[in-house]
Amino acid sequence: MEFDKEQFIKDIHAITRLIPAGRVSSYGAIATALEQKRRVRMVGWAMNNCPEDVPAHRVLNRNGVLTGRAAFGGNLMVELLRAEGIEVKDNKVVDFKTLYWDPLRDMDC
DNA sequence: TGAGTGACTGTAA
DNA sequence: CTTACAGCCACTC
Repeated sequence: MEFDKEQFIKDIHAITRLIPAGRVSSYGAIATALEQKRRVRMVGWAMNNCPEDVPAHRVLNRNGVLTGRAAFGGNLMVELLRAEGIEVKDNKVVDFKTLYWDPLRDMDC
């Protein structure tokens, strides 16, 4: 069984697009949702190669830290999150636990 | 072709 | 709490 990375990336983008405004998710959550938890690094790679219609700024690491802040070019990621009502402090999302959105939750629903 | 790097995570000390 | 190591895979030089 070959692993289609393009399909994997496609799924990543699909799930990322499902993240509602004002909510955030994590790379591990997406990877887990795709049953490819060990390919979480590919999720980040996919985010770096994601189209503009993918709200990659809502994807953080499992600690709620804006690890991809640099990839957005400075505080752009923070501005985008704040524009959606998400408080960001010291590169970390405030109440990350509350704002956390689980892709499995939406898929199961 | 091989070595280095990275938008990660989990476990351990 | 921080620091360190291992596993994972694609990309770049």
